[in-house]
Amino acid sequence: MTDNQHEINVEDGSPDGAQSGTDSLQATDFSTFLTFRLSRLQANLNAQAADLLRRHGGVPLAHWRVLLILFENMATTQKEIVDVAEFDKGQVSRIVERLIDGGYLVSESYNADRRVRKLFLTEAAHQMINRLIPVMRRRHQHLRSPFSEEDFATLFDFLDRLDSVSTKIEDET
Amino acid sequence: MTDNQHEINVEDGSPDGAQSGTDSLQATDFSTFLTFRLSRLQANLNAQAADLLRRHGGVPLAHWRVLLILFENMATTQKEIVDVAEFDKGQVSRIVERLIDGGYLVSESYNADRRVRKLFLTEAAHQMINRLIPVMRRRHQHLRSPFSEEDFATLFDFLDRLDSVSTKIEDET
DNA sequence: GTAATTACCTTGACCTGTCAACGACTAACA
DNA sequence: TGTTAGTCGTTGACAGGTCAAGGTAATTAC
Repeated sequence: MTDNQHEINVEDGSPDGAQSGTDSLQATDFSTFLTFRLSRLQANLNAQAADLLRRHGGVPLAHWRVLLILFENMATTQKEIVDVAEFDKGQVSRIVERLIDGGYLVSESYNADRRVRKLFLTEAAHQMINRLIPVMRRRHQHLRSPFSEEDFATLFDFLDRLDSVSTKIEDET
Repeated sequence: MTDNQHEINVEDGSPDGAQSGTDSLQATDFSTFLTFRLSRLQANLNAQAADLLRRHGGVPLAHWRVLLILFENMATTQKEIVDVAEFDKGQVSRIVERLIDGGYLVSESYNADRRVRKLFLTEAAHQMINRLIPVMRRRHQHLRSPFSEEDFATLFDFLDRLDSVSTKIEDET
């Protein structure tokens, strides 16, 4: 290619904006970049979920995830939420604050360790969650509809493998 | 701080007696939630890439992606970047601005359509990209190391399937 | 010609995610 | 006690992503 791209004065000449066909890396269709694909997919899935939650009178996606964790009894304190979901503790702190303001959570000081606040869902939260669970379950079924049982298991196996190589790289050069 | 409000004083020992997990989503190991897994994976991969770029004197990840698209001649204008990568046009506008400020891009008005700015990488950008490409290529090989050729193809097939169900859901109800 | 519409890009507002510093508290130990 | 270290949570600062309105240029319709 060597076409040094410092030319000024673009003349056009290529009719209809036809991409000046360079031979650069045709091999690199953008869709072949794994991390790009994952990034785009995740953005779309986030938008899909946030849209569903909004249309059904729910809360923002990150709040929903925190509520679900509490609902499933996977955590009862902020630290446990951070541990189980690997969320940022600062983010969790602010989300919990807003959920309390919104009437979805109450916190109680914990006698055994006064640094800790035990978190409890309110009745309003239970109602909202029970209302949304069928919606989200339908979505989940929609997401897995293109997969057979076996494929779906394979997908999670692949995710496990990707997790194993997604940590910081010690590259030292 | 005036923070104490409802002091209820939990006695330790699971106080709840509530949370009757009726309707729960199931045996909920969090790791079985597809969208959660993807979200976490993507966050880790982002951090991994951003860390590599930082350590090797590069630019932020989103900037890197824009530069790569231009480097690969997959786009020559902002609109083409938006189309090919499905980035937000506002985000691209600001990234391009900063890349120009940083000396990595120059833009030229386009004679045939003065709304359009053709974008060109500077020599500094070429140097930076050529320096980082081996690093990023090693990373990519690292990421695919847990996969055979066939597995990797299957993974992309799965990603295609997920793309097909990741659009907005028309759910009425 | 002028007006309406469309296209490319910019800008502002807002939300989320990430990082680091900090305060409050507990624990360990002299 | 007093010191030190570790843990839970809060806060500030800031980059990144998303959404919508606006500005200017080009296109189409009178």
